[in-house]
Amino acid sequence: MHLDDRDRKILEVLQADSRISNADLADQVGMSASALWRRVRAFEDAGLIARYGAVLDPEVAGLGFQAVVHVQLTRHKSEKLDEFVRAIQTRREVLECYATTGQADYHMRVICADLKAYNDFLENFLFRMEAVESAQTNVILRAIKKDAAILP
Amino acid sequence: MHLDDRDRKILEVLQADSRISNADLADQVGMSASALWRRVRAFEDAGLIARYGAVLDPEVAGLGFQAVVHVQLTRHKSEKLDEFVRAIQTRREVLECYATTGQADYHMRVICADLKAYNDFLENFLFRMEAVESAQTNVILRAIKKDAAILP
DNA sequence: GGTGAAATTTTAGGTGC
DNA sequence: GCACCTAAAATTTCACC
Repeated sequence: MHLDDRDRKILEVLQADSRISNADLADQVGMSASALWRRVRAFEDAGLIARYGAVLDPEVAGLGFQAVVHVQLTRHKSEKLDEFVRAIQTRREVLECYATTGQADYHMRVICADLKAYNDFLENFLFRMEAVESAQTNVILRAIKKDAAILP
Repeated sequence: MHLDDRDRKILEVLQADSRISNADLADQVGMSASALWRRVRAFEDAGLIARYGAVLDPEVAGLGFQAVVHVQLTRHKSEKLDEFVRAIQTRREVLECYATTGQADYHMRVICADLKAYNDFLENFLFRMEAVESAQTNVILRAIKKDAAILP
């Protein structure tokens, strides 16, 4: 899918504020509302825009603790790995989790109400899984950048 | 701000799909459209819903390479640190960046078109900054979970 | 790509429980 | 606090040029 400068501008604005009206966005980009709407529809049909979602403020939601966790898995049993993957996907505390190269097998970002809740997450969930060999917690002190837009 | 089960359900649905109509969401939650609308408005006013945004698919956008990068800074000069922070905030490749405890001073997730583009990011940007002592790249092989909703 | 109009949704306001 | 009703305003959506 080929994108011109207007397309990129449209996508940048929509990532920051998808509630903007077609007319206002059309003005910003310099085209008519219907032409703009057709482009946006094309992005949706192509799957470039996967969805539209509300973005919450974790602090206001009462979730004041975040950490980046490095996880090493045990080197046995693929069914234990599947169990790990499924468990991660269902745990609300895990916001993102990636299989990576390097020292850690997985990197994940975890959010909790406080340190006590995080300790509970570790003791009663993560360290109880057979697939988990070890995990290192890196507490997030400050966000330099977050929820940033993808700029194609 | 106190939240009941309905509030949590509303927030969960809106994070996954903010384009749903008030009437449909009201049906799912089991309340009238006007009552639902007042709750959503309250979330926005309280800042719990910070914004609404489009979520792009990186693959479709032609961005096929991602990595988690650990960064250590040099122990001198706070103005170099400020320069680092500002540079990170303006670089499109950096999707998120957190100051953390642990071995690395910063954890960030970076996205690029391909390995070549990532090499360019390292050579011509990250390693050129005086504040950066060292950086370890952890290539993302697979996403177990991403763009997950916050569940208050 | 633009114009215009129909269809739908949003955003209120008011009433009573 | 919620449900229900009503209606104006705004927005989305689409046929046609």
